[in-house]
This record gives sequence, C-alpha cells and structure tokens, in this order.
Amino acid sequence: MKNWIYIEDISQYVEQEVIIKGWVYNKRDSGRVKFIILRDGTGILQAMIWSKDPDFHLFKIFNELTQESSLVVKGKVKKDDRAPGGFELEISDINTVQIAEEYPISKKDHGVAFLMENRHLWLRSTKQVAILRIRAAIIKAIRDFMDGQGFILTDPPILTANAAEGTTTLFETSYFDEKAYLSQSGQLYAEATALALGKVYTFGPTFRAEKSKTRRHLIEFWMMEPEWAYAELDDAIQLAQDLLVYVVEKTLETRMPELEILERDIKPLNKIKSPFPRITYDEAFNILKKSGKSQTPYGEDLGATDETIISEQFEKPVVITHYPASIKSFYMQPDKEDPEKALCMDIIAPEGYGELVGGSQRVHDYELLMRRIETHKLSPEVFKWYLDLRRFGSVPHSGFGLGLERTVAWICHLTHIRESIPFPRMLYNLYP
RNA sequence: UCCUCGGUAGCUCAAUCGGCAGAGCGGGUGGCUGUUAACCACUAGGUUCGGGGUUCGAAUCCCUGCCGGGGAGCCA
Repeated sequence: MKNWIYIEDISQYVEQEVIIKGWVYNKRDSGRVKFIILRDGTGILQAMIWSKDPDFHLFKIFNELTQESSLVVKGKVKKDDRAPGGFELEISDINTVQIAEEYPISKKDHGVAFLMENRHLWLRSTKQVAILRIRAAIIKAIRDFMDGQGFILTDPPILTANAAEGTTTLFETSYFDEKAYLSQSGQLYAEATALALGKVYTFGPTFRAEKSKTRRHLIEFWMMEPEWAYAELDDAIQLAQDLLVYVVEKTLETRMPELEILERDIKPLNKIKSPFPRITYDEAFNILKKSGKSQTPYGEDLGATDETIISEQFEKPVVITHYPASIKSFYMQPDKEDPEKALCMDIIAPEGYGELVGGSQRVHDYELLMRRIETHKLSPEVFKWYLDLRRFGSVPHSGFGLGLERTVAWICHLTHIRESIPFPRMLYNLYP
C-alpha cells in the first residue's frame, strides 16, 4: 500500500512528516550537519541530518551510504531557501534498501563512449531524466492532438514482406521458411487502414539498416504517420503545421522545469506559431544559389548543410514542397501542373535539426502506380495488396511521417539524437 | 563506405626534443554545526588499446589490427 510521496509534490507537504523512497544522488558532510541529495525520478530534494551528538545513530547510517544507494527516508518538510529548489527534508529516520557498489558515473565530466556504455545508469542523471520526461510529454501531445482531430490509431506490423522505399536499407530476418524485413515505415499499411477508417495514424518503431553516422540518425527510431483519405497535399501540410505548433505549446506548458534543467533557451520555441513559411524546391534552390554556400546541382536532393542554410533564413520550421519527382519515392503523386514535380513536402526544423516531417499526396491511379513500381524495379507481386487499394474505391489521399526523436532533440536542443531515446540503436551500438 | 581526430589510473585529462608516468574527480582513513559538483589533510590505485618494428632507451617515432569521437552521403 502506497504510504510515500514524490518529490515533485513536495510543496504540498510543508511542515508535515512524509516518507520518500528514492536514491542517493550525492551527499555532503560538514561534521554535525550532513546532507543527502535524494532523487526519486520526479525530482531532486536536499535532506538533512543534524545532531549535537557525534555518535547519533543516523550518522552511522549516513556514513555507509554511497552514491545511488536506495533508501526510504522519513522526515519533516521545511521551506528553506538555502536548499536547492527551496524545500528541504529534516530526516528523522532512514531505512537503507541497498548499499550501492562504487558507482561508475561520478559528478565530474565523462566522455560520450563511457556514458553510452553505461547508458542504463546514465539515464539516472538529472538531464537524462528531464529529456525522457519531455519525450513522454511530446508523445502524449502528439497522440492528444491526433485523437482530437478525429484520427484513429491503427498499429502497423513490424515484420513485413515488402519495402516502402527500396531494399537496401532493410533489416532482413527469417520468418519460418520465408524472408521478412523489419518495418522501415508504417505508411503502406496506414494507406490501407485510411481507406477503412478515413483518418488514421500509426505510431511506433521503425528500422533502417543504413550505415548512417551523424547526430541526426538512429537505426531504430519512432515515427508518427497520419494517413488521410480524400486529403490533398495542402491538407497534410496544414495538419503537420498545426501538430508541431500544438506539440511545442504543450511541452512549454507542461515541461518548463525540465526545459530549465536542460538550459533550453525557450525564445525560439515561443516563435513556433502558424503559419509556417512555405517554399517550393525551386525557391529553395534559389536561396541556396544566392547563399553561395551550396554545390548541390539543380534536380538533386538537398543535403544536410543545404537544409541548415535554408532553415537559417527562417525562425520557424520551413515547409519545402514540389521536389523533382525523380528523386522521390514511387508512391508520390505527380503535380498536375508540372508532372516532373511531386506533390510532396518536407518540414525542416529551425536551429539546424534537419527534416522533422516528410510527406506527400499518394498516387491513387492504378496504372500510374503500377508503372512507378516497375520503373523503381520493385516487385509487383509483393505490392499486390497495396495495388488493390487502387482497384477498390481508390481516392486521393495524403500523409506524412513525423520523426519523434528529431522532434525531441529539437525541442530539448540536444547536440546529438542519441540522448532523445532511452536506448539508442546506432551504427556499432547495440549494447546496452 | 569515405574524410578526419583520438585511445595513458575506475572517470576526465597532463607528460616540453625520444630520457624517473602525473593531476583533478571518484574510492579509503581522519577532521569540520548549513553544505550547494562543499571544503581540508593523509592514502591506495598503471600490461600507457593489442601485435610487430626502429633505438642504448618508446606513452611519445614507423607499420598493422581493434575500438571510439566528429563530419559526409542516405533519411525522419
């Protein structure tokens, strides 16, 4: 039966006797006054032991405590400006649950490799806790927004027989006597559920076997992918924009203490309001040409530095539409006005965080889709069910994918995406 | 996969021209009645990533392998 309280609620218990269950984050000793810095997952609290008697029984327990030892502490909550956070616990009793062995992560600096090897322990530090709390808030905001807009969550399979965008980036596994692949996107399945339910989204892990080694890439990452029957490209853009505005707003509303722990400058986040600037690929190309900093030839996909150059021109996420169809996926609908261009959009985050959203209107004509599958040298056989969607009540439809970890990294202003997920899967990094 | 930088105590890093391998943190012991990554004193702690080579002498120079950081491409 729960008889303890959590540090995040401490202000409600001033002058009351409470029990806190947590871990030793740090301790300090000044003779007859001793301090334990407690953490319990919801916050950090300074707890204090005081006695005139040098043989006071709690001093003995204090001396045995090591960093990360688990303990149950009883005491009275005091308002005290000398304590970080403004509240302090006057300890009346301590029950140690376990005395921790010498803890590898000390209070001083560590290198990335060491921290990654100890990711399971690194997660306990204040900043990592703050990031994970923000990540959870972002997931909730995304789901609340999509649910609020009437979109139905439909879960796609993780094990699939076919690839969304080619076969070079797939993890292969065996499926009894057949080959199977880990999903790199839930989109194709979302298109099927969209034709059943009208407005749907998927939210789950996806896998790319690309040997990417950058601060923006993970091998395993989470995507939220709406798919909307009868929606055109503009509808998808509007939805993505409203979603991002909502997510930033909710994070600022509910996770300010965590953003402060991360020392996130929130001025740029306060500027994330509708509408976002919208440019075409051609306009983006002109910006790059004028900047003189890009060598990318016309007609090729924009590189990471190109995206940064463009995002620097704006304070908000920027929507880039109408890329050349030749560099985009087979399922993207060509523009009626200019069939060389695809009805697609990418949303580039400010502050150099790269592509947050990628989406498009989908090809809904059977013959055209069939031709696209053939020219992309994909197997019509594995896409038979997908082609069926164009045979039975096909409609124009649109959708996009939002990268969760990039969104977390951007909102938290992380230097590397690896901190945006509890256990990142990266090139050469499968453990822990 | 390519470019680039690195690997020295549990951790973060020093070590001048190739000449005794050292500091802070963490650990241990002791001290201190308000600390804020507390402080002060003492103390233990080393296959200098592995293998080969040059040299009177290698952490240092050369070759090679392994591991890691940063960047590129690809993408969300």
